[in-house]
Amino acid sequence: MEKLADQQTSRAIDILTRSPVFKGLPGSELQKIASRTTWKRYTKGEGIFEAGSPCDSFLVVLQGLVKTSVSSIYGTKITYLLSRPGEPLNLIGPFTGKPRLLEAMAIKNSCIGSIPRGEFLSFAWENPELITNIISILGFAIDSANNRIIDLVEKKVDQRLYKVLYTLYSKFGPRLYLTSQELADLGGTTVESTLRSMKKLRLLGLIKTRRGEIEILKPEELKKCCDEVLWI
Amino acid sequence: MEKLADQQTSRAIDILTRSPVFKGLPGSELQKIASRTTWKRYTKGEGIFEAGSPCDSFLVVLQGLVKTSVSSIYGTKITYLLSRPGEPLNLIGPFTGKPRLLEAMAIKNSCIGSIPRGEFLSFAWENPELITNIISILGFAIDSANNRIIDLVEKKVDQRLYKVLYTLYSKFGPRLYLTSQELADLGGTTVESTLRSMKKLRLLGLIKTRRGEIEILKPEELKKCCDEVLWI
DNA sequence: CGCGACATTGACGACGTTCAACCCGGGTGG
DNA sequence: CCACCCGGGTTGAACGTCGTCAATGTCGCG
Repeated sequence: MEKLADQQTSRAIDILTRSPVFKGLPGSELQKIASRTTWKRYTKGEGIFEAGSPCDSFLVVLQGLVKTSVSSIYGTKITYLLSRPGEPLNLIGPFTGKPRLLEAMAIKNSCIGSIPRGEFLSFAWENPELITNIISILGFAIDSANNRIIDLVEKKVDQRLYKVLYTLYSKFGPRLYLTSQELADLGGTTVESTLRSMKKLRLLGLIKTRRGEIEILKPEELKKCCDEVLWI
Repeated sequence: MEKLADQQTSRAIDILTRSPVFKGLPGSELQKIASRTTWKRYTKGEGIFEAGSPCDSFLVVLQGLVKTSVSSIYGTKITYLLSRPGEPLNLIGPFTGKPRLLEAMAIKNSCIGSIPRGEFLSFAWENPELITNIISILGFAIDSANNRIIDLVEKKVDQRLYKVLYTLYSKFGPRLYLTSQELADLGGTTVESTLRSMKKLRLLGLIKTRRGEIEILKPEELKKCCDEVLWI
């Protein structure tokens, strides 16, 4: 049991070291916070937190892949974020404790690290660098959201989806295990339109698709279709 | 001269007290930061900062009205924020120093308070409450942006504009001194569509328009247009 | 008086959502 | 082992929205 806890702590340190939130912190501090982190498993499709639920702990992905999204009462759903190991799920919540619009779900079997809100906060006040990191990340999030708004206003569906694909390629590599529905949620459109766009790319030989999987064959060509990259 | 500086400081304290950023800070701290604030006037239409310019000071509106917007290389422009006295213009910049996408412009004759980045930062580290306020505001900004994204995906132009109008009414009251272009930038649409929507509201007797001015006659009815959309 | 910024309206057409039908593959239960 | 079913993929057709273009009107200011 002791042994296991040690192993987990050292793995956590490893992951947190690469985390944008804890970047630049000294190892001793990482050690401290990693030892406070409790692990929890979630199976594919399982919800991690819901829209409107208050926040009592800081959450960070340790394994797997998590989708954070926001949905309207009509069922429209947009994916806000896809988080890999090291990436945080709730940067605001620990500070305010208040509920927000976002909901999170594991889209692969995942492990989530959890740090009680109070401990996270006192840790944060002792490490101003952490605060700077967080504010910087929030800035990226806002810029990215504004970019998406502009894209929705001025770009056609095709271009938005190409941009989504290229962004996903930059982050996850050439093999994407996502359904068309998930691409649609990222691009702000419907499954049908997504499929039609994908077909065009397939005919151009830029991608190859299988059920639940997209392989990007010619990322350079894909990049030409869109000049900037989103922050997903 | 001394006298003037004192007057300005006390006015600044008054404004900062109501500011969402400095909310909850003790008077002595407000006094301290207000005395560091330098004032600068901007005339209607004048730019305050540009997209891509690095950040060397914290800025807060002291008088007037400021529009923060983001535009694409194609000329599409969306209004991100309309800031009144007490509201900050750049929450991220002081922490990172890095440039962002946003640009700000005075849309009425305005006064902007400026605090050098370094001084603002050391003040912030001494007042954790300030940090919490800032992170909380950033949370609102992100939620709001996500809402706009959802609206762009699932709502018609009319409904988006009604929502914009009602939001503006809640913040600024029944008389809005904005052009159709500015409404269009808020709703993510074109001048023509905005005009057509306004015409419908005018025929319903909900608003009255003059050149550069909109008067909201029946806010409750206007709210119903949004509520219907939100609740059916 | 004339210019420029803003307001207004009509006509047109493209884009994309929506609906509907069908296919395919894999997992489950009889 | 087969039949079924369900989630996902694919395609066609139709309709409505709204962006675009163009013309014209109107207000305010120098």
